[in-house]
Amino acid sequence: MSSKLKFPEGYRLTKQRKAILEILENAEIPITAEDVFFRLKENKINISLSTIYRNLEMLCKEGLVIKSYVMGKDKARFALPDKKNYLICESCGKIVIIDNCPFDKFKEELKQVYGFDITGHSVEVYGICPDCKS
Amino acid sequence: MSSKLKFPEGYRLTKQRKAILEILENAEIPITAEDVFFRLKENKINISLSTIYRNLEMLCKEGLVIKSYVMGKDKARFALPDKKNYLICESCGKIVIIDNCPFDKFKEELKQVYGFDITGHSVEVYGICPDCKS
DNA sequence: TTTCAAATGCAAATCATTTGCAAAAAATTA
DNA sequence: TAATTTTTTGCAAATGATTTGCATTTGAAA
Ligand SMILES: [Mn+2]
Ligand SMILES: [Mn+2]
Ligand SMILES: [Zn+2]
Ligand SMILES: [Zn+2]
Repeated sequence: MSSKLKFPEGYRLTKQRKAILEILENAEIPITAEDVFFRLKENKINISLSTIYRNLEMLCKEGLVIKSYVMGKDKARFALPDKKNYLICESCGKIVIIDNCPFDKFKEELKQVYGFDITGHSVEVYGICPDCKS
Repeated sequence: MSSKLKFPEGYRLTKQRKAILEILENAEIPITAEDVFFRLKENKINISLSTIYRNLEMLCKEGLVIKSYVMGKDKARFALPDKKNYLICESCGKIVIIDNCPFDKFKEELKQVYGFDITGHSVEVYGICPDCKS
């Protein structure tokens, strides 16, 4: 697990934080705080849910983690920034990450039209996955 | 308030539902259930919060309304589908709707690459608004 | 090591959202 | 229109994800 992440200044690198980040690095898609909790437990690492929530919040504030809500679900999800754009199947709920999100190409256009300096974006695309079509 | 909306079959067109839809039609950006509640109250229309939640859920299920979460806020937001793509200022929180979302152009590309039949999408773009830059 | 602010775990609190149920209102029928 | 049927509403209570208080532990600086 070679963590390519630069841990934010001013925070202590605790074993809990290392473990939470490792779970997020290994996750394929955005996951809930509870998902993190149980995946840690599978690895014999017991961290309290409140510690997980506190650290996920911190990591979001520092920009290492993105928080989002998946359509139809009521719990917040967390993921590394490269997993913030995804397709979701309206039939089975499957999530597929969009790599090289085409939306990046529109940063400049958006800046021109709306005057914002764009720093990021997240996209949720709804549809029907190949499995559910057949 | 000429409601261009076709009210879904199988539901009764109550005065509460008309009023809630009118608030959403007049809203500039996605708003919370509580926002709906207080805007109705300003118009001397008292509808219980639970009725608002129940109807917003129904309208979402029927596709007339889109539910989303704005970055950094903890309450669900609701809007008509033409307001589901927006820019948000990371500094002041201002939200600006994106008209003619450029993402539409990528439906076909996404279908080719991921095999999904695309039915919709929502985009949240983060940035700094013109006011906050100066 | 010693020191001490920061972080954790646990239990309790919060609060956005959901739900049960009796009363009210919409659609249907006569 | 009036009666009938079914849906919807309002209110209060419950739920459950997330947050918080506080005593204890721990990371890292000196
Ligand atoms: Mn909250
Ligand atoms: Mn819930
Ligand atoms: Zn599917
Ligand atoms: Zn701003």
